[in-house]
Amino acid sequence: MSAPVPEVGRLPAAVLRPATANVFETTVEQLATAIRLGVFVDGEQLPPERELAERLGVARGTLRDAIAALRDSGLVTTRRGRGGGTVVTYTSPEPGSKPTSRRGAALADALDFRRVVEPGAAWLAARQELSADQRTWLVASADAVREAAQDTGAHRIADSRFHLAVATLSASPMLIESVTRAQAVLGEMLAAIPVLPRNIDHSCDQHDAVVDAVLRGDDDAARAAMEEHCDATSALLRGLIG
Amino acid sequence: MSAPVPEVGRLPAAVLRPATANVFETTVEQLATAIRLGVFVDGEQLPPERELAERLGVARGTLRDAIAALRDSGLVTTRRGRGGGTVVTYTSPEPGSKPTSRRGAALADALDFRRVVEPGAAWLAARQELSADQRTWLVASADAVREAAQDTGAHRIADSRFHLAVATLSASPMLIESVTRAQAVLGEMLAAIPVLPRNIDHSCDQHDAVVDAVLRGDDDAARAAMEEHCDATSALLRGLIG
DNA sequence: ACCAAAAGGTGCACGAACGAACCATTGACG
DNA sequence: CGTCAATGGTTCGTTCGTGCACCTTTTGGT
Repeated sequence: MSAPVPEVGRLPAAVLRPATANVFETTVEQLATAIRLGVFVDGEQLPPERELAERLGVARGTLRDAIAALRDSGLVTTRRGRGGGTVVTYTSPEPGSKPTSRRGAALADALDFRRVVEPGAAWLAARQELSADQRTWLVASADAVREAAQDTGAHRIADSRFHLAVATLSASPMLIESVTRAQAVLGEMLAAIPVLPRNIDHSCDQHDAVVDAVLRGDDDAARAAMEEHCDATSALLRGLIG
Repeated sequence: MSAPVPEVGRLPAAVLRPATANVFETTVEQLATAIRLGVFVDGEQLPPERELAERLGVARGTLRDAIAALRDSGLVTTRRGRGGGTVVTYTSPEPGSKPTSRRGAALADALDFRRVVEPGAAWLAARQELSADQRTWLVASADAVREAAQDTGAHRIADSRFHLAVATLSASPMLIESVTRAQAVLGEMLAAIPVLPRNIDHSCDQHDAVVDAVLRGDDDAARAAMEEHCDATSALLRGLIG
């Protein structure tokens, strides 16, 4: 291999990734993301501590610390005793009301990443044999976004739930994780900057196009529809990143 | 939201992911992956411990433990003193000589995931303003694969280096990580099952098509070429997963 | 009203991971 | 040959994370 000198350090620099969070921080982030994306909605109860700790693969003490942090952030409340547990109290903030700590480069990267993994998930979802229940769920998820059009916060939650639903139907754990990550950053961006209301009607049509293609099993159409949808959001947000 | 009952547990089950590795294990895996994929090739020296620990975001003690594990696996040797360090001794194993511990479902998922993220990375790479050095590097990476055609082990390394090069040129950390993960699993699969030699000539042409499209800045062509390439490998491997 | 079960709350011992300091080896250079 | 710097090797005290056992609170059911 007669590669020029600059190549020597390229792959290591690109591939080696620093760990940036410990177990506690990772647990907080995973739960906070799940709550902010509507995996658990306002008023909904998280699984019991023992179950949740096992599911997340962490010690119960660590999970308790994480839940305490969520409590401090106002995302949940807890009550002890039978019938008690951890209940979500989070509602999506008004756009523009929460600054994000992420840098512009990371935001742009997440938009690029999203542009790849969300259409990919839609493409794969369209190739799955979907049950009647799954089909019903997908349609209901899209309907829920439309129904929440008048309430900015609820709309945000319903929107991310819709995207997660598409990803879930891909039945690919790796893609679900990727879409979740992309949605988490998107949620941060949208909370940090105002959303133009006129985009909402158009995005419901784009959702419907995705749903239609997935239900028809047309993978290329599903991907194209989701690409169009991501591009529309992306164009809106890139102008604001700088 | 009038969703049916099954929907209540769908998102949490899909989105909540258990932690499966501790810091030591993660470090071992990251280094082993980098070595197995050719980020550091046989005879090449890893960065000094102190630097590597900082780059990976772990304590030096943990890194030393990880390097000891790599030593035990025969991937590296170490020498103390000035001019010393950790040197890679890994060469790609003969196909079919190393069983994989991953399950069929995880393998299939990785193939699906790869089918999404590698074309996506090629698409994004084609949209980048590439320097002359980067272009030279990309071409050299593809050439290296062709030159290694007679040596199965070296070919495997050159092939994964080519794919990582494409991902690196996407300039998207999130996509680079995703492609790395996909390549890691692919490498395991290929090490576990024999490769039919007749596929090699064809894949170099597919590489060239990717390179050509990326250099021309044709994002759709880059993506299509990489899709075709991934599909060819995938078809070969899926028949063997079961 | 009482009991049992669900669920959060607490404490403890141990191992993992951390950061810092120091030691030993090795080789380049004057 | 001696010195110094690079690099791996070792030790130590602290914090984090773990698994386990036990306690307290609360409520549903009898």
